Amino acid sequence: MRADAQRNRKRVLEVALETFAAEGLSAPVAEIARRAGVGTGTVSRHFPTKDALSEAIVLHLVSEIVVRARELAATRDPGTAFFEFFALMVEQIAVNRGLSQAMSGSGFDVEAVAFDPERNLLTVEEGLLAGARKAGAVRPDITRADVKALMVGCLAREQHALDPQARKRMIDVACAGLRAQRQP
Amino acid sequence: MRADAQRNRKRVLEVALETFAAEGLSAPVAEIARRAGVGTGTVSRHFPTKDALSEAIVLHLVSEIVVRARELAATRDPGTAFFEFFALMVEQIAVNRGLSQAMSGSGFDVEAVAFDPERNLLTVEEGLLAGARKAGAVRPDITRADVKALMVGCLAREQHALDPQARKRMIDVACAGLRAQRQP
DNA sequence: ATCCAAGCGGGACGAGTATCCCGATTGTGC
DNA sequence: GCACAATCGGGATACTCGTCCCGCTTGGAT
Repeated sequence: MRADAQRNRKRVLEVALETFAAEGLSAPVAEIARRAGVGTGTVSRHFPTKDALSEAIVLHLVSEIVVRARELAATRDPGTAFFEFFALMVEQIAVNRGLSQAMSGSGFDVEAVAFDPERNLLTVEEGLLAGARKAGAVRPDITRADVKALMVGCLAREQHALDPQARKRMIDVACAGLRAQRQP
Repeated sequence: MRADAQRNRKRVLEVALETFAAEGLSAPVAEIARRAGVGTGTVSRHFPTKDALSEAIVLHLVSEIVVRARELAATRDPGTAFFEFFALMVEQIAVNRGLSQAMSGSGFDVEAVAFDPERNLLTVEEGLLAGARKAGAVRPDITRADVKALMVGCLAREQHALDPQARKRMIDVACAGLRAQRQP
Protein backbone atom coordinates (compact mmCIF):
# COMPACT_ATOMS: atom_id res chain seq x y z
CA MET A 1 0.00 0.00 0.00
CA ARG A 2 1.30 3.40 -0.99
CA ALA A 3 2.37 5.73 1.81
CA ASP A 4 -0.22 8.42 1.01
CA ALA A 5 -2.97 5.85 0.89
CA GLN A 6 -1.97 4.62 4.33
CA ARG A 7 -1.94 8.19 5.68
CA ASN A 8 -5.37 8.88 4.22
CA ARG A 9 -6.84 5.71 5.61
CA LYS A 10 -5.61 6.53 9.09
CA ARG A 11 -6.81 10.12 8.85
CA VAL A 12 -10.28 9.06 7.70
CA LEU A 13 -10.49 6.62 10.59
CA GLU A 14 -9.53 9.31 13.13
CA VAL A 15 -11.91 11.89 11.73
CA ALA A 16 -14.76 9.38 11.48
CA LEU A 17 -14.20 8.43 15.12
CA GLU A 18 -14.48 12.07 16.21
CA THR A 19 -17.40 12.81 13.92
CA PHE A 20 -19.49 9.79 14.89
CA ALA A 21 -18.74 10.51 18.54
CA ALA A 22 -19.88 14.12 18.21
CA GLU A 23 -22.69 13.94 15.64
CA GLY A 24 -23.89 10.35 15.90
CA LEU A 25 -23.97 7.59 13.32
CA SER A 26 -26.18 9.55 10.95
CA ALA A 27 -23.36 11.94 10.08
CA PRO A 28 -23.00 11.88 6.27
CA VAL A 29 -19.95 10.20 4.79
CA ALA A 30 -19.39 13.34 2.70
CA GLU A 31 -19.04 15.34 5.91
CA ILE A 32 -16.36 12.98 7.19
CA ALA A 33 -14.56 13.21 3.87
CA ARG A 34 -14.71 17.02 4.00
CA ARG A 35 -13.31 17.18 7.53
CA ALA A 36 -10.58 14.73 6.65
CA GLY A 37 -9.67 16.84 3.63
CA VAL A 38 -10.24 14.02 1.13
CA GLY A 39 -12.88 13.19 -1.49
CA THR A 40 -15.78 10.84 -0.87
CA GLY A 41 -14.20 8.40 -3.29
CA THR A 42 -11.20 8.02 -1.03
CA VAL A 43 -13.40 7.13 1.91
CA SER A 44 -15.41 4.53 0.02
CA ARG A 45 -12.31 2.95 -1.48
CA HIS A 46 -10.82 2.30 1.95
CA PHE A 47 -14.19 1.41 3.49
CA PRO A 48 -16.55 0.05 0.83
CA THR A 49 -19.67 0.90 2.81
CA LYS A 50 -20.54 3.18 5.67
CA ASP A 51 -21.10 0.17 7.91
CA ALA A 52 -17.58 -1.06 7.18
CA LEU A 53 -16.28 2.29 8.43
CA SER A 54 -18.32 2.24 11.65
CA GLU A 55 -17.33 -1.36 12.27
CA ALA A 56 -13.65 -0.59 11.95
CA ILE A 57 -14.05 2.14 14.55
CA VAL A 58 -16.11 0.10 16.97
CA LEU A 59 -13.68 -2.79 16.66
CA HIS A 60 -10.90 -0.50 17.82
CA LEU A 61 -12.87 0.95 20.74
CA VAL A 62 -14.07 -2.44 21.88
CA SER A 63 -10.56 -3.86 21.89
CA GLU A 64 -9.49 -1.03 24.22
CA ILE A 65 -12.36 -1.67 26.60
CA VAL A 66 -11.59 -5.39 26.66
CA VAL A 67 -8.04 -4.68 27.83
CA ARG A 68 -9.26 -2.58 30.73
CA ALA A 69 -11.95 -5.12 31.58
CA ARG A 70 -9.34 -7.88 31.77
CA GLU A 71 -7.26 -5.73 34.11
CA LEU A 72 -10.27 -5.28 36.37
CA ALA A 73 -11.01 -9.00 36.35
CA ALA A 74 -7.42 -9.75 37.37
CA THR A 75 -6.91 -7.15 40.09
CA ARG A 76 -10.24 -6.87 41.90
CA ASP A 77 -12.50 -9.23 43.78
CA PRO A 78 -15.36 -10.51 41.60
CA GLY A 79 -18.04 -8.13 42.87
CA THR A 80 -15.92 -4.99 42.67
CA ALA A 81 -14.58 -5.98 39.27
CA PHE A 82 -18.07 -6.36 37.85
CA PHE A 83 -19.43 -3.09 39.21
CA GLU A 84 -16.36 -1.14 38.17
CA PHE A 85 -16.69 -2.67 34.72
CA PHE A 86 -20.30 -1.52 34.58
CA ALA A 87 -19.36 2.04 35.48
CA LEU A 88 -16.42 1.97 33.06
CA MET A 89 -18.62 0.92 30.16
CA VAL A 90 -21.17 3.62 30.85
CA GLU A 91 -18.56 6.34 31.28
CA GLN A 92 -16.76 5.37 28.08
CA ILE A 93 -19.87 5.09 25.94
CA ALA A 94 -21.68 8.11 27.36
CA VAL A 95 -19.21 10.53 25.80
CA ASN A 96 -19.61 8.94 22.36
CA ARG A 97 -22.91 9.62 20.67
CA GLY A 98 -22.28 7.08 17.93
CA LEU A 99 -21.55 4.30 20.41
CA SER A 100 -24.61 5.22 22.46
CA GLN A 101 -26.78 4.90 19.38
CA ALA A 102 -25.22 1.57 18.53
CA MET A 103 -25.83 0.29 22.07
CA SER A 104 -29.42 1.48 22.03
CA GLY A 105 -30.05 -0.52 18.91
CA SER A 106 -30.60 2.33 16.46
CA GLY A 107 -27.56 1.43 14.43
CA PHE A 108 -25.69 -1.67 13.40
CA ASP A 109 -25.18 -4.73 15.56
CA VAL A 110 -22.47 -4.32 18.17
CA GLU A 111 -22.79 -7.91 19.29
CA ALA A 112 -21.77 -9.15 15.85
CA VAL A 113 -18.60 -7.09 15.97
CA ALA A 114 -17.91 -8.09 19.55
CA PHE A 115 -17.79 -11.74 18.50
CA ASP A 116 -14.44 -11.17 16.88
CA PRO A 117 -12.36 -13.90 18.54
CA GLU A 118 -9.36 -11.83 19.57
CA ARG A 119 -11.39 -9.09 21.13
CA ASN A 120 -14.25 -10.94 22.57
CA LEU A 121 -15.98 -8.47 24.80
CA LEU A 122 -18.81 -10.87 25.34
CA THR A 123 -16.60 -13.49 26.94
CA VAL A 124 -15.00 -11.04 29.35
CA GLU A 125 -18.38 -9.62 30.21
CA GLU A 126 -19.87 -13.04 30.82
CA GLY A 127 -16.86 -13.95 32.97
CA LEU A 128 -17.21 -10.84 35.13
CA LEU A 129 -20.93 -11.42 35.52
CA ALA A 130 -20.49 -15.10 36.40
CA GLY A 131 -17.86 -14.21 39.01
CA ALA A 132 -20.08 -11.57 40.58
CA ARG A 133 -23.05 -13.93 40.59
CA LYS A 134 -21.02 -16.70 42.22
CA ALA A 135 -19.69 -14.31 44.86
CA GLY A 136 -23.25 -13.30 45.68
CA ALA A 137 -22.62 -9.71 44.58
CA VAL A 138 -25.46 -9.73 42.05
CA ARG A 139 -28.76 -11.61 42.08
CA PRO A 140 -28.39 -15.07 40.61
CA ASP A 141 -31.04 -14.66 37.90
CA ILE A 142 -29.37 -11.72 36.14
CA THR A 143 -28.28 -12.27 32.53
CA ARG A 144 -25.90 -10.39 30.27
CA ALA A 145 -28.84 -8.93 28.37
CA ASP A 146 -30.22 -7.52 31.62
CA VAL A 147 -26.90 -5.83 32.32
CA LYS A 148 -26.75 -4.35 28.84
CA ALA A 149 -30.31 -3.05 29.15
CA LEU A 150 -29.40 -1.25 32.37
CA MET A 151 -26.39 0.26 30.66
CA VAL A 152 -28.68 1.56 27.93
CA GLY A 153 -30.82 3.06 30.67
CA CYS A 154 -27.85 4.87 32.17
CA LEU A 155 -26.93 6.15 28.70
CA ALA A 156 -30.49 7.35 28.13
CA ARG A 157 -30.09 9.52 31.22
CA GLU A 158 -27.59 11.64 29.30
CA GLN A 159 -30.31 12.94 26.96
CA HIS A 160 -31.80 15.09 29.69
CA ALA A 161 -28.71 16.49 31.30
CA LEU A 162 -25.00 15.98 30.88
CA ASP A 163 -24.64 16.24 34.64
CA PRO A 164 -21.86 13.92 35.88
CA GLN A 165 -23.59 13.68 39.25
CA ALA A 166 -26.75 12.42 37.59
CA ARG A 167 -24.71 9.86 35.68
CA LYS A 168 -23.12 8.60 38.87
CA ARG A 169 -26.52 8.39 40.54
CA MET A 170 -27.93 6.38 37.65
CA ILE A 171 -25.01 3.96 37.78
CA ASP A 172 -25.51 3.66 41.51
CA VAL A 173 -29.22 2.99 41.13
CA ALA A 174 -28.66 0.41 38.40
CA CYS A 175 -25.99 -1.39 40.42
CA ALA A 176 -28.20 -1.37 43.51
CA GLY A 177 -30.92 -3.03 41.44
CA LEU A 178 -28.55 -5.72 40.23
CA ARG A 179 -27.29 -6.33 43.74
CA ALA A 180 -30.59 -6.47 45.59
CA GLN A 181 -32.30 -9.78 46.13
CA ARG A 182 -35.77 -10.33 44.68
CA GLN A 183 -38.50 -8.52 46.55
CA PRO A 184 -40.74 -10.79 48.65
CA MET B 1 -66.61 17.77 7.11
CA ARG B 2 -67.97 15.27 4.64
CA ALA B 3 -68.79 11.80 5.92
CA ASP B 4 -66.27 10.03 3.68
CA ALA B 5 -63.52 12.42 4.77
CA GLN B 6 -64.29 11.67 8.41
CA ARG B 7 -64.20 7.92 7.72
CA ASN B 8 -60.87 8.22 5.93
CA ARG B 9 -59.33 10.30 8.69
CA LYS B 10 -60.30 7.74 11.31
CA ARG B 11 -59.10 4.84 9.19
CA VAL B 12 -55.72 6.50 8.56
CA LEU B 13 -55.32 7.10 12.28
CA GLU B 14 -56.09 3.47 13.12
CA VAL B 15 -53.79 2.06 10.47
CA ALA B 16 -50.99 4.47 11.39
CA LEU B 17 -51.27 3.39 15.04
CA GLU B 18 -50.90 -0.27 14.09
CA THR B 19 -48.14 0.39 11.57
CA PHE B 20 -46.00 2.55 13.83
CA ALA B 21 -46.48 0.03 16.63
CA ALA B 22 -45.36 -2.84 14.42
CA GLU B 23 -42.75 -1.25 12.15
CA GLY B 24 -41.53 1.73 14.14
CA LEU B 25 -41.65 5.43 13.36
CA SER B 26 -39.61 5.04 10.18
CA ALA B 27 -42.49 3.33 8.40
CA PRO B 28 -43.11 5.31 5.18
CA VAL B 29 -46.25 7.40 4.94
CA ALA B 30 -46.95 5.78 1.57
CA GLU B 31 -47.09 2.39 3.30
CA ILE B 32 -49.67 3.64 5.76
CA ALA B 33 -51.71 5.09 2.90
CA ARG B 34 -51.53 1.78 1.04
CA ARG B 35 -52.68 -0.24 4.06
CA ALA B 36 -55.48 2.21 4.70
CA GLY B 37 -56.56 1.92 1.08
CA VAL B 38 -56.18 5.64 0.37
CA GLY B 39 -53.75 7.81 -1.61
CA THR B 40 -50.83 9.59 0.00
CA GLY B 41 -52.58 12.88 -0.72
CA THR B 42 -55.42 11.91 1.57
CA VAL B 43 -53.02 11.25 4.43
CA SER B 44 -51.17 14.51 4.04
CA ARG B 45 -54.38 16.52 3.75
CA HIS B 46 -55.61 15.26 7.11
CA PHE B 47 -52.15 15.37 8.70
CA PRO B 48 -49.99 18.00 6.99
CA THR B 49 -46.74 16.39 8.07
CA LYS B 50 -45.64 13.00 9.28
CA ASP B 51 -44.93 14.45 12.71
CA ALA B 52 -48.50 15.73 12.95
CA LEU B 53 -49.69 12.17 12.36
CA SER B 54 -47.43 10.65 15.02
CA GLU B 55 -48.36 13.37 17.47
CA ALA B 56 -52.08 12.73 17.03
CA ILE B 57 -51.46 9.07 17.83
CA VAL B 58 -49.21 9.67 20.82
CA LEU B 59 -51.63 12.24 22.20
CA HIS B 60 -54.33 9.58 22.22
CA LEU B 61 -52.16 6.91 23.83
CA VAL B 62 -50.84 9.30 26.47
CA SER B 63 -54.30 10.39 27.46
CA GLU B 64 -55.22 6.74 28.09
CA ILE B 65 -52.16 6.17 30.24
CA VAL B 66 -52.89 9.30 32.26
CA VAL B 67 -56.36 8.01 33.14
CA ARG B 68 -54.94 4.75 34.45
CA ALA B 69 -52.15 6.57 36.30
CA ARG B 70 -54.72 8.76 38.07
CA GLU B 71 -56.64 5.66 39.10
CA LEU B 72 -53.49 4.19 40.59
CA ALA B 73 -52.71 7.41 42.45
CA ALA B 74 -56.19 7.43 43.94
CA THR B 75 -56.54 3.78 44.94
CA ARG B 76 -53.09 2.70 46.12
CA ASP B 77 -50.68 3.80 48.80
CA PRO B 78 -47.94 6.10 47.40
CA GLY B 79 -45.22 3.47 47.08
CA THR B 80 -47.39 0.84 45.44
CA ALA B 81 -48.97 3.42 43.14
CA PHE B 82 -45.58 4.55 41.88
CA PHE B 83 -44.17 1.10 41.26
CA GLU B 84 -47.33 -0.13 39.57
CA PHE B 85 -47.24 2.97 37.40
CA PHE B 86 -43.66 2.16 36.44
CA ALA B 87 -44.60 -1.38 35.43
CA LEU B 88 -47.70 -0.13 33.62
CA MET B 89 -45.71 2.32 31.52
CA VAL B 90 -43.14 -0.29 30.55
CA GLU B 91 -45.76 -2.91 29.71
CA GLN B 92 -47.74 -0.47 27.58
CA ILE B 93 -44.81 0.94 25.70
CA ALA B 94 -42.93 -2.33 25.23
CA VAL B 95 -45.53 -3.68 22.80
CA ASN B 96 -45.35 -0.54 20.65
CA ARG B 97 -42.18 -0.14 18.66
CA GLY B 98 -43.00 3.42 17.67
CA LEU B 99 -43.52 4.50 21.26
CA SER B 100 -40.32 2.75 22.34
CA GLN B 101 -38.37 4.70 19.75
CA ALA B 102 -39.99 7.94 20.82
CA MET B 103 -39.09 7.22 24.47
CA SER B 104 -35.52 6.33 23.57
CA GLY B 105 -35.10 9.68 21.90
CA SER B 106 -34.76 8.53 18.30
CA GLY B 107 -37.94 10.23 17.24
CA PHE B 108 -39.89 13.36 18.04
CA ASP B 109 -40.19 14.86 21.52
CA VAL B 110 -42.68 13.07 23.72
CA GLU B 111 -42.24 15.59 26.51
CA ALA B 112 -43.54 18.39 24.28
CA VAL B 113 -46.70 16.45 23.54
CA ALA B 114 -47.11 15.45 27.16
CA PHE B 115 -47.26 19.11 28.15
CA ASP B 116 -50.74 19.37 26.71
CA PRO B 117 -52.70 20.77 29.69
CA GLU B 118 -55.59 18.32 29.75
CA ARG B 119 -53.43 15.25 29.47
CA ASN B 120 -50.46 16.20 31.48
CA LEU B 121 -48.57 13.01 31.96
CA LEU B 122 -45.69 14.86 33.47
CA THR B 123 -47.74 16.23 36.34
CA VAL B 124 -49.20 12.85 37.24
CA GLU B 125 -45.77 11.28 37.01
CA GLU B 126 -44.19 13.93 39.18
CA GLY B 127 -47.02 13.53 41.71
CA LEU B 128 -46.58 9.77 41.93
CA LEU B 129 -42.81 10.16 42.31
CA ALA B 130 -43.13 12.85 44.99
CA GLY B 131 -45.57 10.68 46.91
CA ALA B 132 -43.29 7.66 46.78
CA ARG B 133 -40.30 9.75 47.80
CA LYS B 134 -42.17 11.22 50.74
CA ALA B 135 -43.35 7.77 51.86
CA GLY B 136 -39.74 6.58 51.79
CA ALA B 137 -40.51 4.04 49.05
CA VAL B 138 -37.85 5.43 46.70
CA ARG B 139 -34.53 7.08 47.47
CA PRO B 140 -34.94 10.81 48.04
CA ASP B 141 -32.51 11.93 45.33
CA ILE B 142 -34.34 10.28 42.42
CA THR B 143 -35.67 12.59 39.70
CA ARG B 144 -38.24 12.10 36.98
CA ALA B 145 -35.45 11.91 34.39
CA ASP B 146 -33.87 9.04 36.34
CA VAL B 147 -37.16 7.17 36.30
CA LYS B 148 -37.58 7.69 32.57
CA ALA B 149 -34.04 6.49 31.92
CA LEU B 150 -34.74 3.27 33.81
CA MET B 151 -37.91 2.80 31.77
CA VAL B 152 -35.82 3.14 28.61
CA GLY B 153 -33.51 0.49 30.02
CA CYS B 154 -36.41 -1.89 30.59
CA LEU B 155 -37.59 -1.22 27.03
CA ALA B 156 -34.10 -1.89 25.68
CA ARG B 157 -34.34 -5.35 27.24
CA GLU B 158 -37.01 -6.22 24.66
CA GLN B 159 -34.48 -6.07 21.82
CA HIS B 160 -32.84 -9.29 22.95
CA ALA B 161 -35.84 -11.37 23.80
CA LEU B 162 -39.56 -10.80 23.95
CA ASP B 163 -39.66 -12.97 27.04
CA PRO B 164 -42.31 -11.69 29.49
CA GLN B 165 -40.34 -13.19 32.37
CA ALA B 166 -37.26 -11.19 31.38
CA ARG B 167 -39.39 -8.05 31.22
CA LYS B 168 -40.73 -8.64 34.70
CA ARG B 169 -37.23 -9.26 36.00
CA MET B 170 -35.98 -6.02 34.49
CA ILE B 171 -38.84 -4.07 36.03
CA ASP B 172 -38.09 -5.74 39.33
CA VAL B 173 -34.39 -4.90 39.12
CA ALA B 174 -35.09 -1.28 38.15
CA CYS B 175 -37.58 -0.84 40.99
CA ALA B 176 -35.15 -2.42 43.46
CA GLY B 177 -32.55 0.13 42.38
CA LEU B 178 -34.96 3.01 42.89
CA ARG B 179 -35.96 1.70 46.30
CA ALA B 180 -32.53 0.94 47.70
CA GLN B 181 -30.73 3.52 49.76
CA ARG B 182 -27.37 4.82 48.57
CA GLN B 183 -24.53 2.36 49.02
CA PRO B 184 -22.13 3.28 51.84
C1' DA C 1 -81.84 14.58 -11.15
C1' DT C 2 -78.49 18.20 -10.98
C1' DC C 3 -74.67 20.81 -9.57
C1' DC C 4 -70.41 22.07 -7.49
C1' DA C 5 -67.23 22.37 -3.98
C1' DA C 6 -65.08 19.18 -0.90
C1' DG C 7 -62.42 15.43 -1.31
C1' DC C 8 -59.62 11.97 -3.62
C1' DG C 9 -55.58 9.41 -5.89
C1' DG C 10 -51.22 9.11 -7.14
C1' DG C 11 -47.67 11.18 -9.91
C1' DA C 12 -44.23 15.13 -9.83
C1' DC C 13 -40.81 17.23 -7.35
C1' DG C 14 -37.03 18.13 -4.28
C1' DA C 15 -33.98 17.06 -0.51
C1' DG C 16 -30.69 14.11 1.47
C1' DT C 17 -27.64 10.38 1.14
C1' DA C 18 -24.66 6.21 -0.10
C1' DT C 19 -22.11 4.26 -3.78
C1' DC C 20 -19.78 4.05 -8.24
C1' DC C 21 -16.98 5.72 -11.83
C1' DC C 22 -13.43 8.03 -14.56
C1' DG C 23 -10.24 11.56 -15.93
C1' DA C 24 -6.51 13.85 -13.41
C1' DT C 25 -2.73 13.35 -10.23
C1' DT C 26 1.06 11.60 -7.61
C1' DG C 27 4.13 8.21 -5.25
C1' DT C 28 7.67 4.91 -6.19
C1' DG C 29 10.75 1.49 -8.34
C1' DC C 30 14.12 1.76 -11.89
C1' DG D 1 14.26 12.00 -14.19
C1' DC D 2 10.76 8.75 -16.16
C1' DA D 3 6.99 5.78 -16.65
C1' DC D 4 3.10 3.77 -14.99
C1' DA D 5 0.17 1.87 -11.83
C1' DA D 6 -1.95 3.06 -7.61
C1' DT D 7 -4.59 6.58 -5.78
C1' DC D 8 -7.33 10.63 -5.65
C1' DG D 9 -11.34 14.03 -6.11
C1' DG D 10 -15.75 14.98 -6.66
C1' DG D 11 -19.44 14.78 -10.02
C1' DA D 12 -22.92 11.36 -11.76
C1' DT D 13 -26.12 8.01 -10.45
C1' DA D 14 -29.58 5.63 -7.88
C1' DC D 15 -32.64 5.28 -4.17
C1' DT D 16 -35.80 6.49 -0.40
C1' DC D 17 -38.93 9.59 1.41
C1' DG D 18 -41.95 13.54 2.57
C1' DT D 19 -44.72 17.05 0.62
C1' DC D 20 -47.26 19.44 -2.93
C1' DC D 21 -50.25 19.74 -6.77
C1' DC D 22 -53.90 19.03 -10.14
C1' DG D 23 -57.30 16.76 -12.88
C1' DC D 24 -60.97 13.58 -11.74
C1' DT D 25 -64.66 11.82 -8.64
C1' DT D 26 -68.44 12.00 -5.52
C1' DG D 27 -71.30 13.32 -1.36
C1' DG D 28 -75.17 15.71 -0.28
C1' DA D 29 -77.98 19.88 -0.46
C1' DT D 30 -81.47 21.70 -3.46
